[in-house]
Amino acid sequence: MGSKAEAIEQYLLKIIELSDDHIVELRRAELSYQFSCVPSQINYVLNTRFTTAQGYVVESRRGGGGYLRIVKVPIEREDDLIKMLADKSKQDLSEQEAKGLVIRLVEEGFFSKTEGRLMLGVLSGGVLARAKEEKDLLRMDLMRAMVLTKLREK
Amino acid sequence: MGSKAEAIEQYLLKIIELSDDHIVELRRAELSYQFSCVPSQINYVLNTRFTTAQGYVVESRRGGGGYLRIVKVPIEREDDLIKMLADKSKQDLSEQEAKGLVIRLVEEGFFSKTEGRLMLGVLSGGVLARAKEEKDLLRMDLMRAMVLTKLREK
DNA sequence: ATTATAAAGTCAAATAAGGTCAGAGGTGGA
DNA sequence: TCCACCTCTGACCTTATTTGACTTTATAAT
Repeated sequence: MGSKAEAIEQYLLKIIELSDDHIVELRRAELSYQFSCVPSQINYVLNTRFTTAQGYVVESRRGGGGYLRIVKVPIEREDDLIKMLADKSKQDLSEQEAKGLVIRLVEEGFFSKTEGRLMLGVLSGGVLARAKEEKDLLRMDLMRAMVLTKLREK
Repeated sequence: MGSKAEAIEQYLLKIIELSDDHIVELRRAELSYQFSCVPSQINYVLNTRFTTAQGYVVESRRGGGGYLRIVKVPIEREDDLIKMLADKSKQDLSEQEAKGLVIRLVEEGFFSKTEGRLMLGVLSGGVLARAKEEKDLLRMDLMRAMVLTKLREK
C-alpha cells in the first residue's frame, strides 16, 4: 500500500498537469480533509516533493482567504545547472534528490528519456550499496560527471 | 534438504513468473512472517540470489509505506558481451575493460553514442576515486546496472 | 483599536518501515 | 574429522511518514 504522502503527491501532480498554465491553487484544510490526514501533512508533502530543486515554487497565504499555490517553473537550464554543480558546499545527493533532479532534467529536455533512465539506473536502488557510508557522496560525483559529460557534448 | 533461503527464492521466482510484467512488490516484514524467519533473511536471499549479475534489479523504500520491489530483466541473448555480465565469478571491471566494453556495445548499436559517452563519463577517470580499493567492483556494479536498465527498456 | 475567527506554518515525537553487520549454527566434501 | 562455505539470527541503525500541540499571520466584526 503506497503511502498517503504519495497519493497526495500524485493528486497534485495530476491537477498541475491538467491546469493549462502549470499553476494550481488550493486550500490546505480542504485537501487534508479529502485525504483524511492532518493539515500539516500537506506541508510535509510540499516540503519533500515540491522543492525548488524539483522545479516548483510554492507560495501561500495565511489567515482568512488563505491559500496554497504551487507553480511549476522552467529553469534557465545550463546556468542553473552549472551553478548547482559549482556549489562545492553541496557534496552529497540522496536518492530522492537524485530522482527528482533527473526527472526534471529530462522534462527540460537536457537529457533524453533513455539517458534519464540510464542515470536513474545507476543513481538509485542497491547499485551503490558497496559504497556504504559514502553512498551519497558518490552519487553526487556520479551526477556531476554525467551532467558535465552532457554539457561538453552540447 | 532445501534451506529456507532456497524456499524463499523459489517462492519469489514463482510469483515473479506469474506476474505479467516480471515485477513484484512486497513487504519485507510480511514475507519474513510467512516464512517464519527474521526480516534480515529476506535481505540475505536478495543479496545472494537476486543480484544484477543474475539479471535482477531490486529497489526498496523505508519508512511508512515502505516496500521491496524485484524486477527481472530477461537476458536471453547470444551476445557474449552481455553474457559476460551475467558471469557471476567476474566481479570487477578495470577502467580499460570498461572502455573497451562500452565502445563495442556502442558499435553494436546496443547503446547510442550519447549513452556511451555518458557511461564513459561515469566509468572512467577520477569519478570513482571515493570508492578506493572497491573501485573496480563498483565499476562492475555500475556497468551491470546500466546494461540491465537498457535491456529493460528494449 | 480591539477582539474574534480563519487560515497556514513549525517542530518534535510517535510510528512504520527497511538495512547492516557480525557472529552463531549447519552441512557437505576432502 | 575438519575446514570452507553457506545459512540464520538478533541487536542496532537509518530513513520516511504521520500526528498533534503550539505559533503566526491575515481578515472580519465590534
